[in-house]
Amino acid sequence: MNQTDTHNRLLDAAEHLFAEHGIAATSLRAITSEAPANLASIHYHFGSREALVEAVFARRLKPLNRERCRLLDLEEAAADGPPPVEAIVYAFVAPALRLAHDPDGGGEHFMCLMGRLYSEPGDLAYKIIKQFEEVFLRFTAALSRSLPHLSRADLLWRFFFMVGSMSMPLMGRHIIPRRTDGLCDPSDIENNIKRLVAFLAAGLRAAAHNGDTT
Amino acid sequence: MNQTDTHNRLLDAAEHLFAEHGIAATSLRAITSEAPANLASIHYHFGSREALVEAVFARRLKPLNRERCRLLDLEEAAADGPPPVEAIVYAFVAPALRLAHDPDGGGEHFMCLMGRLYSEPGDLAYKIIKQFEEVFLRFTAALSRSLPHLSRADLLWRFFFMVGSMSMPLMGRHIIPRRTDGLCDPSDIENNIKRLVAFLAAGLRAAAHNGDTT
DNA sequence: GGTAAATTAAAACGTTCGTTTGAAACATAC
DNA sequence: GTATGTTTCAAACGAACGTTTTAATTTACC
Repeated sequence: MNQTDTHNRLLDAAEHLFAEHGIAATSLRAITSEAPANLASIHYHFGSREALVEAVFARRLKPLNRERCRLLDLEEAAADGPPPVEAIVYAFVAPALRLAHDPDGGGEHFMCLMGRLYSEPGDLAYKIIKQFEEVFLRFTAALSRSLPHLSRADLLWRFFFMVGSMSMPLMGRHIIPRRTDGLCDPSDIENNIKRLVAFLAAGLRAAAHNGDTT
Repeated sequence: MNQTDTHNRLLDAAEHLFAEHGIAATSLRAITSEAPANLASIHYHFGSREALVEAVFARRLKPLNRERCRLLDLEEAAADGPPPVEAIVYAFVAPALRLAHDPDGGGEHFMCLMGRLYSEPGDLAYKIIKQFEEVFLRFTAALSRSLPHLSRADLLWRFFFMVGSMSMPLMGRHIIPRRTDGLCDPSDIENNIKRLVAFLAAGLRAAAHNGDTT
């Protein structure tokens, strides 16, 4: 086994166990048992438990967000005016859902872990979420150009609604299929992408709530 | 201090700390320090740590879901045909967002904790989520009547998208306001309800994805 | 093949965890 | 006031935690 072998086995095991049981509930001993590796190897390769957690996220987030930006680049280069909302939504959700079940990308468990992120202790979550800075700025700007009638607060909230909707097919390989007798299948990636695009594009385009819709 | 006093102080402290740091990351000693109460009082009043966790959820979920069903009852009694999608969405999200910041209801921290629930270890999450059985059945049925053109899978996914969107203004008193320089304010309840209703009603009503919207 | 560096291994560190115990303090009824 | 049942308290249990240390082993290079 070469140098990076144990390194990656630790990342894989940590990713899997974090997604399955949560970050806080996963011990270093559980990780080194699954890897398998020696208990001290985590501190040798990463320095601390916290550094391992950050490494697990960093490994996947950079390619994911690069792909999102690449798709958005394509759309913005193709059209004259701003790209249609559907294309923006697609560029945002498709890379995430594909990574979630791409065995080569290895992200089977990662996106489930991402779904958990927003609920982990504040410091970690905020540190990780900072890695979305560029994606956040680019996609809110693109949406703003395509939906100029929305106020800034409305636009930002709708962006977060999009994140929340997207997280559902990412999280629940346990919960959602069980609640629906398997009718909702998170691994049905391409159909779920289309479902999200149809749903979110319509929601994003909706008239602002000032029209008193209650 | 009478019998139920320590009992409720423990629930309040646990609710607060679970929401702030996550369930797994909160120790009984942290709870009894904040309550304040003796360490052993948790086992005296609840029997175990796990039973305390369930009690924290049970205390809030029953009134919340009863209110949701009450609002849905009103809508279904008022109209001739199925109620409009906006009314169904409103009955679902308004009680949750209101509870989230109602100091009397005490649920200030609870809904933030609910946002975390989907990402807690599988067994607990599934046990708690079972308490939504009635709400799940009633609201999916109501949506199905108002949106008869949707396939069952599409309808269920859109229901989950709604849950995901709703969880965003519930979670992040830390994350979302910081990312938006305070422009998005989770405590701006009534406006956020209107934002959710406008966004979700349009998304739910969208044409099914079979129309190839990519 | 021998030397130095990189990696793995085993054992132990002090801390904190959930839980249990048994006695003290309190309330309530006779 | 004494007895009874309920609630609180301080202390301790073994187990598991993250981390560190020290030695053994493997790898890379001359």
